[in-house]
Formats: sequence, C-alpha cells, structure tokens
Amino acid sequence: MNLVTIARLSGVSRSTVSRVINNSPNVRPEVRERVLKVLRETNFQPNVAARSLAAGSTHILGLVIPTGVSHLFIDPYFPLLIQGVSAACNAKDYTIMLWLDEPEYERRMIRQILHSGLIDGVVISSFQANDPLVAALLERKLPFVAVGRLPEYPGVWFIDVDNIGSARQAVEHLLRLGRRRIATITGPLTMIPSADRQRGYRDALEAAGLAFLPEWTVESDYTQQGGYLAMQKLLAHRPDAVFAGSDAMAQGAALAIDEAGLSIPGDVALVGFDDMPFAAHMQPPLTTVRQPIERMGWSAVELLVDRLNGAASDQPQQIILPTELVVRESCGAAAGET
Amino acid sequence: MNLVTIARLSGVSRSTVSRVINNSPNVRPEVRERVLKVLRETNFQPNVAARSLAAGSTHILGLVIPTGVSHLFIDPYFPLLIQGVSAACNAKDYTIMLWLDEPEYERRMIRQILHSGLIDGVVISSFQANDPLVAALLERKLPFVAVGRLPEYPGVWFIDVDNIGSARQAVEHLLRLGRRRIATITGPLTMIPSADRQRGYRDALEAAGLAFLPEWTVESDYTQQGGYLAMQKLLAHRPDAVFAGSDAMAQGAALAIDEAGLSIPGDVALVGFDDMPFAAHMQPPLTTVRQPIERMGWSAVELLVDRLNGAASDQPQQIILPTELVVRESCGAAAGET
DNA sequence: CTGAAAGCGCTTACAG
DNA sequence: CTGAAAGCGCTTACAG
Repeated sequence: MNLVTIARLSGVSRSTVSRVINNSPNVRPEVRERVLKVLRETNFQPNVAARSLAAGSTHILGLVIPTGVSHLFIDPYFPLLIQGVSAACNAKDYTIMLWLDEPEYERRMIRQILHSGLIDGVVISSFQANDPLVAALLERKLPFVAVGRLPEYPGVWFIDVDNIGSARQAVEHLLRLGRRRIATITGPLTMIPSADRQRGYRDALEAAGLAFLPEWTVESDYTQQGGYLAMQKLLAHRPDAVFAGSDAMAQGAALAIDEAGLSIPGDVALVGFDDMPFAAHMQPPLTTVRQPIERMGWSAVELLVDRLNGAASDQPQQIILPTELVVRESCGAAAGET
Repeated sequence: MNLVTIARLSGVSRSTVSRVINNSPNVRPEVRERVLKVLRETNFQPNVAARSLAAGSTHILGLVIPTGVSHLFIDPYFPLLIQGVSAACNAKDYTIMLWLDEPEYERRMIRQILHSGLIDGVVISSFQANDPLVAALLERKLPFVAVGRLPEYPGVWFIDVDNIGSARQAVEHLLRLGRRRIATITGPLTMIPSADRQRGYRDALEAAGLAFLPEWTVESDYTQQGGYLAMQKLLAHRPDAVFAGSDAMAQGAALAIDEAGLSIPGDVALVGFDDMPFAAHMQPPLTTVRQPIERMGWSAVELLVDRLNGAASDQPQQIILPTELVVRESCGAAAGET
C-alpha cells in the first residue's frame, strides 16, 4: 500500500495525494474530500522513511535522559517527565525516540542523534553542567529544548522552575516557624538543580543573619536510602529542621529520624521537594515544594515544536514554571498557617 | 556528508562503502581497512531514513507501555523495565522508539507502529488480556515480544516470571509461619499478573485446606495510596497476614497497619512483591518476592533481536525468569529462617 | 571482489 | 489547482 495505490483509487496523481496528506492549501475541496475518503478507508499511513528522506523532516523528537547514576532513573521524576513529553507528542502528532544516556554508549548516542537524520529536534533533561551532548547539539545546530536551565550555555532554550527561589521559600518557611538549626540534604551537587536548591537554602539562612555551616549540608543522591544515610550523619549536629532536596530523600530522612527516637515535627521539622504522590501519605504528611514535572515535559515539547515550525520567536525562550509550597504537617505549621 | 563522499575519499564505489558499513563479507581486507579508516575519520553516520527505505529494515525497536491507568506508570517497575530495554538496545546497536499507550491516541499509535515502516519489531508490556495492539501486531505479522504472558494468544513470544508460583510460595511461607487469616491486596484484576498473583494466593490457601474468602481480597491499583486504602478495608476482618501484589501497595498497607495501632509482624505479617529498592528500608524491612524487572526488559530485546536475525528457533519462545522470596522482618520469620 | 544501475516511497519545485 | 519528473541517500541483485 503506497501513494500510487491511493492515487489510482482516488483518480488523481501522487502529487495531489501527497498534498492532501500534508495539508497543502492548493487542492480543490472536492478533490481533497475524495482523497481523504480513500485515505480513511484504506487506513493509509505514509512510509516514514520515504517521507523523511524526501522532505528532510521526520516528525520524530529525541528524548535524552541521563542515567549516569543508574538508580536516579527510578525516581518518579522521570516517569512523570516522560509522560508529559509523550502526551504532548501525541497531541502534536510527533513520535518519540528515547535515549537513556549510559556513559559507555554516549559517543554512539551522540552520533546517532546528530547524524542519523532521524530526529527533527530533541528534548534533553541533562542537569549536568558541560554536558558533551549539549555542546554537540549546539555545534550541529540541531534544535533542542532543555528541561532545566544550563547556566554554562546562555543561549539555550529551556523550561525550568525557580529552584533557588523555591528552596529559599521553603527554608524561610522553617525560619518563620522558629527553627534555627536548619540542615539540608542535597542531591549530587554536580547537578544544577541540586546546587540551585542548596543555594536557595543558603540564601535564606544568610538573609536571616544565620551562618551557613558546611557540616549542615550532606550531599546525597536523590534516593530514599541516600536520604536515610544522610540524615543519620546530620543527627549528630542536632538539627531542629531539615530541608531535603527531594521527597524520596525526605522519606528516607523521616525513617532515620524515627529510628533515632525523635519526632516529626516536634523534634525535627521536615520539608521536601517535588510533591510526589506519596508525600501526602507519609506519616506525618510531608510539607514540600510542588513542581509541575509532567507539565515541564509537555511544555518542552510544545516549545520545541513551535521552534521547529518557526512559530516561536527567534530569541531563545526560557520559561520558568511556577512552584508552590504545599504546607502539611511535617514542618510543624498549624493547619492553614504558612 | 554521504556515501558518495566516503566513496570518493576512499577511492571505491558507493556499493563497496555500503558493503563495508554492513559487514558484507565480499570486500577485500585491504579495501575494507581503507574504507573503515575514512569512516572513522569522517565520523560518518549513514542516513537512517535512506537506509531503511532501501533495505526495509531500520534497527529501530518500538517499546509500548500501557498507561491506561495513568498513575501506574509512576511505579518503579516501568523505569526499571525501560532501563533494561534501553541497555540491551545499546548493546545490540538498536535504537528505541517509545509509545506510552494513552487510550485517546491508541488507534493512531497502532497505525503508526504497524504501517509507518519505521520499526523492525516491538517489545510490549501490555498485561491486558485482549489488547487490540497485540491482535493488530499478530495480524500484520510484525515481530514482537511481550513482557508478561498473554494467555489469550498462545503463540506469542514472551518473557515472564512465574507469578502464580511465586505468589503461592510467598503465601505458603506465611502459612508455614503459622498465619491462618491471610488476606491479599491485588492490582487491577484485569491485568494478568494481578490475577496470576491472586491465583497463587488462592492455590496456597486451598492446598493448605483453608477456605478462599472473597472478602479477604481487596482489589487495588499498585499505588501506595491504593494499598493504604485497601488495608483499611481489610482491617475490619482482622487478618493476621497480608500478601500485597506489589511493594508499593505493601508500603501503603504498612502505614494503615501502623495507624490502626497494630504492629508488623506481631499483629499482621506482611509480604510484598517486586523487591524494589525501598523494600529493604521499610520499617520493618519488607519480606517480598524479588523479580528481575530490568533483566526482563533486557531479555525481551535479546529475544526479539535474535528473532529478527533469524537466530532464534521458529517456535514461539516463552521464557520464564526466576524469582526469589527475600525473607526480611515483616513476615515474622526469625533471621535466616524461611 | 567490485561497480553501474535500478529501486525503496515519498516531496516539491517546475511548468502548465 | 494539478501532474510529470527529479531527487532524497541508501541497498542489492546483476553482470563481470
């Protein structure tokens, strides 16, 4: 089943069928109807390879996700992001090619993405400063949108949340509730969002005239177990509050606090980041910064597609989506109080 | 940069370059070396679209994941599966196209997969009996491998674990420890693994001469919150043990048990399924059935690629990977005892 | 072992 | 508005 079959069936040329398929305006309405009817009846789907070869565009988007730290990918963050990306692709009639960036295959992956001609553009979720893929993309001028800002590359289009401001707000909330010995558990500090959230933590402390003490931050890995181990270290310094860089780490921290015989929020107030589904069902329910992960994925695709269509401005677009501090019980605020 | 450039650079014809790229044996060693050198130096990557159009094969595999129940995708099961699939694709030099099966777009997705000519084969993780995609794949004779058996389609190639036997083993373990009022929390019973695990639960009870009581199974949705709500219902029947169809549901159940002022395993023994990373860090650590999710993804790709290469037997291959009952504290067994 | 040539199934100037 | 034709970049019989 191919274009010429459809052409024969509808009594027009291949060219015309192609125009109908591609919504070219230059087709008489009656003819268009006739062809569309045949298209529907035959359930015709144009061959993607031929199409892409002829037109130089594939309607395929690449999605690249880092898994350098393998367990990281388990964090619900990525499924949510993928879901947003996928939904937007469905809605926009794009299809998605997935690369999990394993270090051993990185060079091969970069080659495939850049030179195979298979991809119209890419969404990357990198988080590492100086990602070699970013440099390659830039050099090759392949359109892409990053989920998460890339401070090393100022001209890059991205979607992000204000990690610094959000973290600062979370910590200010703890300060407002009277906490003074506030510690933090961060993700790997080589990752930009981790560093940004720590920055926000620090800013809040310093704005309140409190010292930023290095021993009050423990660098972890975004996992529950990592949070657990980090909290055990922190306990030695007797914090009265902890800001965790993710809900998963907060969950681990909660366990360590329990095991130490301390209460949340009585002895230690706890705030997370993400507002994952489980956060509301922790004991006590977790106060946390809600970020719209799925929507970030969706918006990244939207932005990328606009860019591919020339519908977006020429200037790099950098979109910051809003977060929200969701106050529950683990921070010790009375209900309703913020 | 294309084949003819490489041909010119190495002083041979396009045909020969193509043969080198495709490892055809019919090339003189010296010539092969010369071409390979140019290939390396130029970092040449053949155009996938042209290649696929000419050869009728793309080295692209489709991966289809159901998200009918949207929150389901959050379960760490899918990231692990994807990771296995992706790693195997990297190793086998395939690339992966991802479809999250949203009901609204299902017909479109099926059309794309079947007729776009873009995919050499597909890995599906369906779990639904009578999946329309499966029927379409079969009819179109597009090679595929399922992760999870498909009892409605006996000739399908699949990778699975023995869900019935594993569940039975878990429940027998509880019986051996003296529990008699054993309840279960299942995933959606329209999903084959959910039903299989319930079957195993039932088999174990009946083999022990105990009645299978409908009110002792609550159907849930594989989420932590679902497990929590299910457990609250179950508590009315005063079970002394619960077999949960996933670790996430076990985690929710544990919370409900706590809140009811009961102890684990003293009042209620608890066993999960999956052995997710967090299972070992629950309080108490969760006894659970470990299944090799990542390996299932890897094996599915391996099997599919063998099939595409004609390296596999003609008979449908149906591979069952082993599980393991990981005994920790939540079931009430003394350490080391099983 | 190697090259010239046909062909894969589309899109898109170009001419009308 | 429509069709004939060239061309996208490969692979693969075919002939030698």
